Amino acid sequence: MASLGELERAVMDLLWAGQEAATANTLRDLLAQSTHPQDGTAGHEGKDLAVTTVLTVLSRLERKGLVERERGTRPHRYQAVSSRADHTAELMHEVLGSAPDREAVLARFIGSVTDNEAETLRKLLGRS
Amino acid sequence: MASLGELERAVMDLLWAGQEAATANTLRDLLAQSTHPQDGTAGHEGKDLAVTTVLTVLSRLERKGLVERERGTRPHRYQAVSSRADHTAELMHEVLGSAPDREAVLARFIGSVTDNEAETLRKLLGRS
DNA sequence: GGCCGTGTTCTACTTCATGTAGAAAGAATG
DNA sequence: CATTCTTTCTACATGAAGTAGAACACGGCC
Repeated sequence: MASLGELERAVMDLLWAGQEAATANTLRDLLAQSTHPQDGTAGHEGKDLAVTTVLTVLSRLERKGLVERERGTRPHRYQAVSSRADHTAELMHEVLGSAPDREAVLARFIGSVTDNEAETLRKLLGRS
Repeated sequence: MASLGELERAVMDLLWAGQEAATANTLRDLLAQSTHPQDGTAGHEGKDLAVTTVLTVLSRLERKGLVERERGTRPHRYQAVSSRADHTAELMHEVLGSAPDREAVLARFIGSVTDNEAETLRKLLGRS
């Protein structure tokens, strides 16, 4: 299980960005602004969604196990189950595992990694 | 762009497995048998599809750039554009690139790699 | 306690990808 | 040229994702 829709992705990005758990309303507002705030004045792009829409998406993300919510508080507060890095790494493992010839895949993978990343990897792998 | 449907996936698996380019008919037959031939007698599972179905799927895979066909020969012959390993590695890069904090992702990724794979990676990375 | 505003769940509609295939159009061959 | 094998067009079903209104729930206020 993996793929996210565009909106689902946007929501996850917000949840991953902020450290606090957020309410549907907060997220709706953030989505309204956003669009990579690199465009100063014109052409803003922020989705102006109904709260119910955000709630629906959050439910779906919860069902997918990416999000959890505190049901106790009145406006429920939502947060990502795992960090973006964790989630992404997991996805990479999933992809890697989808092929029978893992070694071969790793070879190709390493083959097209930037120098910096290669360096990072060496450090992470440490000595044998 | 990434995800494949179940049938699309099955077709790609066949194309990746066989080295020769295959025709739609061949693929249809292979799909009819398949189902990981580990079940001897009963409960075979092979999809019994119409050739047009296979052709449709092949077209879609072609559109996605995963498959190419020789249009010259009469029964067109289809083959994967890149090897499964290449394709999978590419996917991994896509996933990796989908996060802003690549280093962090790599850290988590390495963190949950099997010993064998770690060893493989060390070899692949060699010394600086 | 009844009403109201705020929040949540249900239900529903739209669009798009994918699985699936018949009908129709193209080519090779006796 | 009629038959047969291929390919392309067209089409429908299902399920995911975007989107949101209607209906229901609940904590305060009069």
